[in-house]
Amino acid sequence: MDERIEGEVKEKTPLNFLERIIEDDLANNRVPGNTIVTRFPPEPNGYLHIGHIKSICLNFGLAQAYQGRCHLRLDDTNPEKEDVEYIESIKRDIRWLGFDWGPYEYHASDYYQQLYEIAVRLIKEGKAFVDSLSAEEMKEYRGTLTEVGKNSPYRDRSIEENLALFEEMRQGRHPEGSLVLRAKIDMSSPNINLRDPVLYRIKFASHPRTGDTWCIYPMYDFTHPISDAIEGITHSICTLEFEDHRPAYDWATSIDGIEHAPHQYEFARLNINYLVMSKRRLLNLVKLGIVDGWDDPRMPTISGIRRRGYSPESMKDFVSRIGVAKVESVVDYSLLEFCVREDLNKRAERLMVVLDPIKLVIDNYPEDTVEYFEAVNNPEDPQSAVHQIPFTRELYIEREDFMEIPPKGYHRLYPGNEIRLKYAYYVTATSLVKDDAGNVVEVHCTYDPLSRGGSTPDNRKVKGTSHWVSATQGVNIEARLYDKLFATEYPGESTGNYLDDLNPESLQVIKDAKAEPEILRAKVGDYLQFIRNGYFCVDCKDSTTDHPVFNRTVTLKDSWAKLKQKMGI
RNA sequence: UGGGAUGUAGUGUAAUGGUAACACUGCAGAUUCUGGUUCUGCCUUUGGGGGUUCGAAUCCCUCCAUCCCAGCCA
Repeated sequence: MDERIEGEVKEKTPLNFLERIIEDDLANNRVPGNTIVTRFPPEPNGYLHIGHIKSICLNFGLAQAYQGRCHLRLDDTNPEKEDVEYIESIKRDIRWLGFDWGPYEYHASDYYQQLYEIAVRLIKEGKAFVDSLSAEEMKEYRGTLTEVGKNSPYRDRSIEENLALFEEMRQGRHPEGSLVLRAKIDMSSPNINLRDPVLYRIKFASHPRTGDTWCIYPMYDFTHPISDAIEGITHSICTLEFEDHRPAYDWATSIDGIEHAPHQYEFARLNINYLVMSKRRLLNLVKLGIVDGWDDPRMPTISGIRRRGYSPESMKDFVSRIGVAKVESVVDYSLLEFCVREDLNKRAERLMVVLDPIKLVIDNYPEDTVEYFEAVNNPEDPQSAVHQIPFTRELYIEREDFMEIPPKGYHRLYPGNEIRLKYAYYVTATSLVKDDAGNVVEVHCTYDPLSRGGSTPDNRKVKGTSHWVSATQGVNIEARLYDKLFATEYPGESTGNYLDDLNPESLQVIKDAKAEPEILRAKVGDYLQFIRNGYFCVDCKDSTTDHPVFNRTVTLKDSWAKLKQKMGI
């Protein structure tokens, strides 16, 4: 990588600690073939969520940045929890983010035979033994955080006996839980992961890929490092909770016969305020039917946010902004919103839609006329196309855009006030119609024919502009509006419940949460809709594209809401 | 109370012995055919205490705080 050394084009973007390690390894010729090899190793026991995006971007991104490669490895060593549905969803989600593992798709289960042979070798070398202790007994023998453990009484079985028993385990001649294969390391180690860790356990579950070929399955601490070694991984990047496992990792990669010894590095996983981000809880939401499925737009899963209409670019931008470090941190939800908003602002096509309609009648506008106005699809995009919007005597405007008695500072429509109907005309409210309960049901106004197109010859200004939809030409749509992603609670509406478990009580909390979608019916003019304080998005599950014209709600910088509070509306 | 890690504005992340900075948030103001967008400005930071040094966020000592580990899960 000489270019990098010579290149004084030195980007100002600072390196994160992993990039520093890699550059240092490269500079000191510690990387075989000078090729960086990383891997993204999800267990196919659920759908990928936002937190995984960080890991994906890190592993694939690092490989990309240093012209190396990144393997996709499905860490499928626990058939009881894993499923092909998850495997497929994982691949789809990674591709959606724009990453490609090329031919490097692996499964930990590909290595079952090799792993088995290594285990047999360990037994022959006296470095592993078959233990007959029950799970409970093993726990007792393991000791505690502060007390050392003691050797299993079966630790000194002869090599022949171990070999025979392990073979019998493999043949399925022993019930689950009766025997395990353990490494002989050190029961007095202060690191519990080194107290003779279990290497193999018996499970008669059918594996998604290997079916019933095996009834003994290798454990993570044995499988992962060896899989990394087999694949020639140079930098094995995982989350902080595996720090304590690094000695076990190094133990496994130093087994005789394993030539390549990769290194494990840990970084802090992504946490976002208020977001539910554990697979267990997400699975619970799905199982209990609280959401439609893993791709429900309220889910913080990759498939969920895709259905919401978030773009992969915005997610990658988000990840690049949060950085990488070893400090356990909690990122503000507002940063996620910022990234999505910024991205959608550039790409989302605007359409006018009235969510909470109130009728506006233009008394001096001809009854049967339909006039068309041209609107830009996306004002932020110079190349944006336009579309035509029908304008008629009777319209709908947003209920919040009219007030009979306006507070100070309100500059939308109120009796006597003139505002602009976006793209169309200036109108002045003249009178209103109320129902028996005193609610305003209709607002009457007059328009200024000279203001056609949204401006007047005398150049007079209006302070307010409102979106609208033709009451007679508009289209009715039904959409589900979503606010934030599924969360335990939101700022300012603390429930004090962090959803430790999805018990009936916390279910109530979920239902109270803002994330619950509301069904709405809106009058829409000629496919349109509009965005006031950000983006309004509807579920785009049935849409033909990932980025439907308007897709759900990212919520927004709601300064109008704050102003309303100040004005006391 | 064993071991492993981590402490920089409200939140993240830089600065790797040489003027503490960037983004988000928040607060002001300007612009605006939507109170959005855009633009401008402002606020607030090295966990505490010692030490080394001309000079410490950075090195040393110590204290404190937080997180992880006792699955036949990953």
